[in-house]
Amino acid sequence: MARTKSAPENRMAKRMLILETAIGIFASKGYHATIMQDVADDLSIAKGTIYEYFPKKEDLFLAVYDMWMDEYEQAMHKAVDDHFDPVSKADALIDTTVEFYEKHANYAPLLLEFWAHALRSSSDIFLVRIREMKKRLAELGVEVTNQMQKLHLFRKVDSGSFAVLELGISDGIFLQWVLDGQQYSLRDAYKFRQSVIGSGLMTDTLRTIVATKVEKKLQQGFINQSINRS
Amino acid sequence: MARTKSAPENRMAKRMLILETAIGIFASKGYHATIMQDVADDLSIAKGTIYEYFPKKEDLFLAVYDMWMDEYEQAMHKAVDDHFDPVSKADALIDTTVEFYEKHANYAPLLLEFWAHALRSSSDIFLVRIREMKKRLAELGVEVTNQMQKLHLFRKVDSGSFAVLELGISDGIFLQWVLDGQQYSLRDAYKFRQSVIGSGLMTDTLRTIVATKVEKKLQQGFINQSINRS
Amino acid sequence: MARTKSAPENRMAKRMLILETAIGIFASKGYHATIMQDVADDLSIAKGTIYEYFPKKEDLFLAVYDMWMDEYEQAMHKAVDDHFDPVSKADALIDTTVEFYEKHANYAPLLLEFWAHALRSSSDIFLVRIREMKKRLAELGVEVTNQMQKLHLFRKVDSGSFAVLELGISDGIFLQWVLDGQQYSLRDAYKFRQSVIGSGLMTDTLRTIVATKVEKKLQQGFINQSINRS
Amino acid sequence: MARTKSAPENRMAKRMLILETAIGIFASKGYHATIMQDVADDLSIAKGTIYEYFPKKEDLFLAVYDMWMDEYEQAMHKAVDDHFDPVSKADALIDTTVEFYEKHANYAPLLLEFWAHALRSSSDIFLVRIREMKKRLAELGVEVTNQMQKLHLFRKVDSGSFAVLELGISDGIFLQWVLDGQQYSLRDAYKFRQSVIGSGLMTDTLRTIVATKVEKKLQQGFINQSINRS
DNA sequence: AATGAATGAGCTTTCATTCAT
DNA sequence: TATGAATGAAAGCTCATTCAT
Repeated sequence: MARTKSAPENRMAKRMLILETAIGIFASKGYHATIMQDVADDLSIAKGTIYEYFPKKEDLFLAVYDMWMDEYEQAMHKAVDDHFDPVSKADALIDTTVEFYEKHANYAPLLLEFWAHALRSSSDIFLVRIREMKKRLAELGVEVTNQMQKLHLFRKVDSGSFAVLELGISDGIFLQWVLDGQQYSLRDAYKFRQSVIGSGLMTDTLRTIVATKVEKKLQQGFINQSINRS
Repeated sequence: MARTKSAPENRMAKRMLILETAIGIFASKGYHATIMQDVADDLSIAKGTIYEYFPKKEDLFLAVYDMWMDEYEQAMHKAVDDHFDPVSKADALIDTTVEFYEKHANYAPLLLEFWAHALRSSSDIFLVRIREMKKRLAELGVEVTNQMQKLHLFRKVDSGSFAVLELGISDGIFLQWVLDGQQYSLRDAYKFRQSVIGSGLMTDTLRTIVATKVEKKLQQGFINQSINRS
Repeated sequence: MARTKSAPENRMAKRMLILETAIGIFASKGYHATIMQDVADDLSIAKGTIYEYFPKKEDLFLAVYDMWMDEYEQAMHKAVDDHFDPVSKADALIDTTVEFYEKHANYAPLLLEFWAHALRSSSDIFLVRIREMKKRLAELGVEVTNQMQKLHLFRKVDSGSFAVLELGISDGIFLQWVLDGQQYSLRDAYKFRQSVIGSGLMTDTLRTIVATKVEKKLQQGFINQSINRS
Repeated sequence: MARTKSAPENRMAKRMLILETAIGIFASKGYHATIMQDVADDLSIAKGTIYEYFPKKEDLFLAVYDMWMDEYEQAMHKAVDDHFDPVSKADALIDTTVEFYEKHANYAPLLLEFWAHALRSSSDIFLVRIREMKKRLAELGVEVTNQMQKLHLFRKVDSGSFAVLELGISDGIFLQWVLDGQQYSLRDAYKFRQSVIGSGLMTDTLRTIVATKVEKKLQQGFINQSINRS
């Protein structure tokens, strides 16, 4: 059944080859310190050839981001789809994230650079891409959170706000871990955070006292409110 | 009483002048897009003069980071020093952070760039600086957390891990807010997170069931453990 | 009678097709700004195919020039052949030139570029081509001028010099017209020039005074003389 | 009185130095074949230094054109100012042009290239510059022509059209001369043209016959007419 | 004959940094 | 101390041309 790859297939294969090489160089050197010649040399192809597939250096960078994030997103969707109860789903999401980041630990700084680049680039295509992915991930979070609430495992909480918070927390822990030189277990950090967020830190006494106020805050969230202000 | 400033004072004043101009340009254009001539022009001085104060562009960037982070750190310390009970201290820390970031909202992308730059720079001076500051801030967090525990407001928790987690979360929320285009209230987001972390999301039923396990996780933290591994 | 075109005929047809497309692109973009891919795209053929017909970009450019100039030259010869008396011939030559340039007004800048290119090209093939064509056109001019003189319509004049002068004038007016943005009628300009050159601008009084001197100049021309110098 | 040159004077001097070197290289190699490194090397300065004076290659090219045309224009104005009677003025204009072109014979192809470049450049600054200069030169021509007519040395002629025609003719002859490889005397060519235009080529017989018609044409010119059409 | 992927020399432009004044 | 002219390494990108299929 195996046939010679058709031209378009070859083209995509070469495109992937370039991307896979580029991600390594971008990751280890950073966007500005990576020169196109480096990528070409690593691939043993001519500089011009890269430009046949990616007209601008920035396009290559964006494609690298896309490739990477697609992998992450698909893994996250798979995590949710592969489990039935929301608790398992939540665990699976964390596992997936940890595994993904640990597997690509050396690419980690890239994410920071994508973010920095997105905020600087003259075009907002990077930002749009980031936001769209975040939106999709947040929807996953909302779904799981809602299920948790339906099963009375979670208290009433604005699931939209919570999902966004969780994404931020996830990135924040990862960021911390990278800046700290990956000196502790990323998984442990995520698990610790799960415990903190799950059961809270207050003692039962204090918890009872602030119950009403907390309840309100949780249900309000922080996203809907702000719409009223701005 | 007023005298002509001595030479060293003048020097420091000019240094500050350069820094204050530089931070604005770095913030709006980014590190790579900022050219030394821009800074000189804005100050109406010659390019060479900047080099009298900062031998390398990177030094200027680092000094900008230091100036900014010093302001933040001092505000954080003041927040703790100005209050007696740990609850007020915790609130003050959050307020300070929110106020600081909101006041300098336009400088926000800079922080990302500092981080990205730190991970890329050939010298690790940026990373060292970041880690030292994080360490000092974590100590603040440990102090407040310990007080909370002593007063039986917080459950037993590894305060070192919690402080690091909190820093990560704080950065993560900020990062999210920046990437999302600052479209919601940063303060609301921080307050929401405070509620989530404080009282947790589990219902009492679930909370009781997982009590032991959670208790253990919280007390272990994630930092000491990892020492055993690596 | 109609048969499938033989291979060579097909080849020539395709060659022409390429030329006709190329002239439009060269005309609108200029030699350097025209890239071979543009030409191929416009023809919906592959880049490599063009090279089957024109080994170098310069060859394509030269062929475009040839095609264009051949058309002009043939029209000029036809103008002379189609009329009997020299006055009509002269009128027809002007008409032909005006019609040719007006018809191809959008190609006009090309001529300038051919000239510039000819003076720059490492090979002198362009210059040779231009000079040969000018020579043939000058011969036409000489023929008509001689006839005019024979019929005593023209004074004694060195017809070689006069023909060369006329060619220069013709190009000069055209050039002026192009640089001026084609804001006046090219035909009017040519007709005006015809009147000036034909009857001269001097009043009869002045004309009489300088008669001898002028007579001499006209008969000497400027071409034969210079041979003695260089 | 002689002092050390002030900074601005030095700057202008260096600018001129660059221009004088650049014109030679542009002239011998052409715009596209001239690379900035060539110019820098000839000056024994660094490439970057040229960019301190001329931000773009095109700016350098334009400045070369300006420098050259300024010299020509000033010489032309001087020619007119230095003589009283219009006949001498006209002679002086021709002499000046011939001398200018002969003196800079090796730069000659540059003019063609300026024109070609002007018609191609994305900015119209070149074209504007050319047209402005032509306008000023045409005004000179009008002035002299009018004086000729006032003294009854010239017949009635639309002096505006005639001046524009003369400019075109002048360029055309020069162009011819350049393309012909400067093989004859440019001065002789100009003088020959002066005779042709001055006294005309028609015999007295023919001249009398077409007198009315020619008279009308000369008085109409070709520039005013065209306004009515477009 | 036609294709189009691959090539790589080559060019403009930038800008951190230096240093003579 | 301050200046700003000079430097020159560096890098992104282009595109005519080649050639295996």
